[in-house]
Amino acid sequence: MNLQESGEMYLESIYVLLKERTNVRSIDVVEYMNFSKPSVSRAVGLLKNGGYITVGSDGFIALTDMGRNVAEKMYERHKIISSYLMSLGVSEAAASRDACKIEHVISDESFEAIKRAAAPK
Amino acid sequence: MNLQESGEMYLESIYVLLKERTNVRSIDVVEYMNFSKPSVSRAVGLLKNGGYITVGSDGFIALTDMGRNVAEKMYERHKIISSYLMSLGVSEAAASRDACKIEHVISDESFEAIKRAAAPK
DNA sequence: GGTCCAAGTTAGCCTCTGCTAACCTAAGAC
DNA sequence: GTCTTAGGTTAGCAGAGGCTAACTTGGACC
Repeated sequence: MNLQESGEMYLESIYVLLKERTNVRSIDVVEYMNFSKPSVSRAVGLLKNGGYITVGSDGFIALTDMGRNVAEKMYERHKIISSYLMSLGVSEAAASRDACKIEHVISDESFEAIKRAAAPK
Repeated sequence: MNLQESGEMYLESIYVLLKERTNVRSIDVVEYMNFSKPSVSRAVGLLKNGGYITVGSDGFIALTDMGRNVAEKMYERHKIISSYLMSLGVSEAAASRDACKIEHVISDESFEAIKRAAAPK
C-alpha cells in the first residue's frame, strides 16, 4: 500500500484524537473529519492493511510505529507551517487550512528551510 | 465547469508556452507536460467548454480573458513562491517543484502574506 | 496519386476517494 | 424477551484525471 495524501490526513487525525482522549474508534474519526462512516471504514481498513494502524476487537484504533511516524511528521509540519504563516500575518483559520494542504505536498527540503526560518534566533 | 487543480496546471502551461512561442497546439502541451495526447485532448476540450481557452480550426490554442486571469495568477504564485523558498535556502529544483503544488492549494490571504514577505523592503 | 506521418480524437480502462442505501450485530432500555 | 440504537460493513455510484489502443484526417513527399 502506498500512502496517499488522504491516508496521511487520516493518520494525522487519529494522532490528534489520541492526544485528546484515551480511545479512538472509527466513529470518532467520522465526527472529527466530517466524512461518512463508509469512507472512514474503508480508509481504516486500508491503513490497517498497510500496517499503519491496528484495530482491536473492541474497535479501538492504535497507531503502529510506522503510522505514528507519518502522523507525527504531518502534525509537526502542520504546526510549523501554520505558525509560520501566522507570523507573516495570516489569520489562524486560513493558516491552518493552508497548512493542511501544504503539509502533504511540500518536500522535506523546503519544509526544513521553513522550519529553520521559523525557529527563533 | 469548475476549474480543478489540473485545469489550472494546463492553463499555466499554455500561458508559459505562449510566452516562448507564437503558436501553441495540444501537441506542444503534450511535450511540455509529459502527458499523453488523449489526456491533453480531453483537458483542452474541457477548458474550451469552460470558456478558458479557444481552439482555432488550425489547432492553435488561445487563452480567453478568464483563462489568462487564472494562468497569470498561477504563474505569479509560482514565481513568487519558488523564489521565496529559494530565499530560504531551498534549491531551485525543489523550490520549483514545491511551488507547483503549493500554488494550487494556498489561499489568497496566505499568498499575499508571502508576497509581502518576499518583497524587498 | 499512392504512402506515410504528425496531430488529434474516441473508446474504454484504472485508481483514488468521496458518497448513499442498506444491512448486520451487539448492547441497553423497558 | 423484544426493541431500539450505535457502530461498523458491504455494495455500488460518481467524478477527477491519468493511461493505452486504435482510429481519423490532412498535408508532404516521391
